[in-house]
Amino acid sequence: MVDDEAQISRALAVNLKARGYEVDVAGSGEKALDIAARVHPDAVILDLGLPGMDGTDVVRGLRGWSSVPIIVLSVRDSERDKVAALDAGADDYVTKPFGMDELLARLRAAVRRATPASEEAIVATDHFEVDLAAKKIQKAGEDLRLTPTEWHLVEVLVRNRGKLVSQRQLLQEVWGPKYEEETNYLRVFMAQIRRKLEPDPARPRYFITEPGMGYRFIPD
Amino acid sequence: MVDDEAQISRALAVNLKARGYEVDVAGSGEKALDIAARVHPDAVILDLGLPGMDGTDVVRGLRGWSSVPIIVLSVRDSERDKVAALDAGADDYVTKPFGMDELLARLRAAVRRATPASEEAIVATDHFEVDLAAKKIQKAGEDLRLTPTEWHLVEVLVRNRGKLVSQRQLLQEVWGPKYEEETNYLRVFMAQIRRKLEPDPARPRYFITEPGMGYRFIPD
DNA sequence: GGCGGTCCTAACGCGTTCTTAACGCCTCGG
DNA sequence: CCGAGGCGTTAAGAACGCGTTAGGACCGCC
Repeated sequence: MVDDEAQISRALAVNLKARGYEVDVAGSGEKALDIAARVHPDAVILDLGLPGMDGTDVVRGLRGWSSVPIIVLSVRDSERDKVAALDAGADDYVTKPFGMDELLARLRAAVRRATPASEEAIVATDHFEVDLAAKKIQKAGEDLRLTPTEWHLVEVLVRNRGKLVSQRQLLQEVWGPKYEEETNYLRVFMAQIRRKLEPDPARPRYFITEPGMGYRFIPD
Repeated sequence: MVDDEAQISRALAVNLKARGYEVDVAGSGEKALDIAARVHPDAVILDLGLPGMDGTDVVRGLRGWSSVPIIVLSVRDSERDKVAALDAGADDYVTKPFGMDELLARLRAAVRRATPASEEAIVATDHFEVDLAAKKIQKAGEDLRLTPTEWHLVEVLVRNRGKLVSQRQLLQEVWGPKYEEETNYLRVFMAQIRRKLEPDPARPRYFITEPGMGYRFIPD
């Protein structure tokens, strides 16, 4: 949730939490982009009346790397504003004042839409098994623990199985937009991941390096 | 479009067609379900003020087999109605009267969302297969590795398949604006690419040189 | 306050990739 | 018939990227 007015965000946050949502609140656009890059929210509720950064720029900033549903809140009811926000990439535009039930319904609609019905949650290879939904990995029948960063990296690669994921994208998704140059991190963590998952870490079979480009997860 | 009032539907339909949309108009819910099943629309605009069948039932009827984006129009502004429609599976709810520009923006947002970003991007020839999305090349059933620069060059040519791509453009896209004169690079890398992909590298069949101008990729 | 776990950082050696230059061939125009 | 320019080919050195390792910073927990 992105809002600088403590009152509204407080009320909304309480309401959302009561319904079982986890809520992070950002007080500015910059903060919002920062947090979003770290926690990967399932949806974003964005108040346009922010000081500093323009609301539509926040939308564009998010859309640069994420397709997370964005619901825009605003006191401004003009068509111009609505069209601008929606065309910038927002999913919905709600004018204040609004009813809580309506917002919640629109949130449900947005989240529902964003969740593709058919997503294979379990990916198995001959040597291990990744459960994306449960965030668990099994190897040789045993549960295997990954650190949060390791898991995040594995998750991105497995979600894009078969596809080459660029270094930029990995860094951006796992560490945030400011870390796009830190290819060092990738090397360190890929080594750890391979040590835990690959049958022969020195000669990777599943987590393949494409020199100069990125990494690729290949199931059997 | 589902609407029984000829006036509104007429105005909307004209507007949509003027913007290049193809429009089918259904005057009742039953008709709407019927037409939708036949033509598989890219989006549905549904007026709730229909005689006969209830609007939310139309939504449910569509959702039974389709995930087409549904935008609901209604004169009723109560939260109850909005929540009901959205929870039935509608994607958006617009209260009449509304601005045409807003509706069009919401329509664009809905359609954009429904179109998965990842389109199948595989270009195949008799001798190899280029997957632009996964950044992968298969030749004789085997995965083939290209270096970053090689791949970049192939990518530009394949994206412009059939078309002549000038040396300037290739150099600029792959090496940057400062390298527009370095036609040497092109010769070196085209040779490498041909060695990896062409059935007879000395007599190129897919990556054709247009002397003095540039190169061209020709699929079968 | 100590401890375990996690992440960041820097440095090294190695293999790959890019750059650069040179040479011969072909085509085309004079 | 000759010369020039463009192209393909090759090879070698330079530059870069990768995997690996280890030490130190940071954080939450006991």
